[in-house]
Amino acid sequence: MFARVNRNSIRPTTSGLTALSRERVPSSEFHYRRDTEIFGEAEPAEFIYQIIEGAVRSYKLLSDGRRQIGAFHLPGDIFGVENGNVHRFTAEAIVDTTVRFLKRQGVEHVAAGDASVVRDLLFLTTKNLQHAEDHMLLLGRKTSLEKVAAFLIEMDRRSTAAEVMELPMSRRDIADYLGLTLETVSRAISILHNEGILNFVGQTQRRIVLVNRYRLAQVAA
Amino acid sequence: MFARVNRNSIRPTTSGLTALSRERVPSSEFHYRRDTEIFGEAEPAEFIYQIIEGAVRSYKLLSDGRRQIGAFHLPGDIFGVENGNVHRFTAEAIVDTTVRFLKRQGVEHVAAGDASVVRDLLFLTTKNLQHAEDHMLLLGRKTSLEKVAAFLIEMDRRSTAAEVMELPMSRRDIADYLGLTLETVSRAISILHNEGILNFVGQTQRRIVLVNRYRLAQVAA
DNA sequence: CGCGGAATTGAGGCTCATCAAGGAGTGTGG
DNA sequence: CCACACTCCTTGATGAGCCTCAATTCCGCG
Repeated sequence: MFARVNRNSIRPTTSGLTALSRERVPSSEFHYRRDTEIFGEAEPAEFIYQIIEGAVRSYKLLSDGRRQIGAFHLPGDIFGVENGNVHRFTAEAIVDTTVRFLKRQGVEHVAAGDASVVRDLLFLTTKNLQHAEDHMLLLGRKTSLEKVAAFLIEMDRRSTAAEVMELPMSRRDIADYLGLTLETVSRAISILHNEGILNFVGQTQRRIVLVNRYRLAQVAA
Repeated sequence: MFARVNRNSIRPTTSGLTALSRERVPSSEFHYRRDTEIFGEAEPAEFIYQIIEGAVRSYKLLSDGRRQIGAFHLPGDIFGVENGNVHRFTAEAIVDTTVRFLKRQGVEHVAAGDASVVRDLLFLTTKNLQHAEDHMLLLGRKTSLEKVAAFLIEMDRRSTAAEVMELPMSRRDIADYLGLTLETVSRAISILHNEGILNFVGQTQRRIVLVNRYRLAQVAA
């Protein structure tokens, strides 16, 4: 979930933060080291965030530690938008990450102000909802191979570099996004590799080239 | 997803359709027989619906027929609210159902009008998003028994009758909501029954009394 | 009263999780 | 510059949980 507004935007708006930022004090930037928390679930939501550089995961935990990542946020993405006054996810930097953040007032206050702000919030929330709806179908009804294929397609669509796809997140993060274990994710990627659908670039397993997007889409079903 | 606004409402608004209905032509009622489609996925979204009586499922399908139900809608619930101009789910009456529906104009048109309409839409969308986020955690990370327990708790919370809970949907519907098969749902309910956590009322398997809500909540984890 | 869909229950199989070992890349200190 | 440690990923063996297939019972409904 959480929309990426400055690319592939359905709406002709340039940034999605236009009205939001007009409304507020000058935004500040901040840097988070990898694996540090940006905000925690149930914490008061004071800011709205936009990623300048890096990557963020937002997730929920069960009491015994099981984790479900609801979304990955990439450069340009806005996250931390809440309607109530508390965050519904924990957000962590996956790698060293720079974010711009804007102080938000209470929704009641915002709603009383510029109507375009509310429209921006509605737009963002709808994008997030749409992503969550698609992800429910994936989590509830797709096989492990379909899940991994769908994940790669999503990351490919969202990545700026046309050729090589650089995954900032670990296999464990991917697994917790797809409702799998890291071993199953690894096996699925190996299958796609052996099938000639993707290739690794260099020595790392995080730089991937999609050799055959058509067959990948077929696998994703 | 899809909020129930006239009960357990966080917001002091009475109905949630106040501003929306003020804005429009007088609403009409319509009746749907059980198992008939109210609207289909990707169809143009012309109306907003509120259930007077009955129950509705909204779902997505994969090409091979696998189904994921995203939400059940009960009396009072509003559904079919879209930001874009097409529905993202198929909606079907689970039992004979009466709905009130309001013609909606394009969002652009609405947004240009009363700001409170946009605020109502934002509120509804946020409720739906919140439900979807919780449901992702359930689908991705909970066991079958935890899923079924969580489902019963949700239905208990939403049901009007204090004592006996009447489930309008079949085991298959429940299964497709929880990402399971109907047999697994049936087995989980049997376990809860044998554990003395719930009881059946009368001859049917759809009328359930929760005998021990505390232990049920523990099972849901 | 009898038919047909719905639910339960059982047996067996498959997918994915768990447990475990080893390799490859990266960073640190000598 | 190399050895060592640590993390991350892969791969294999095994097993558990859920699915599939099937039979039976139960209920609602004509």
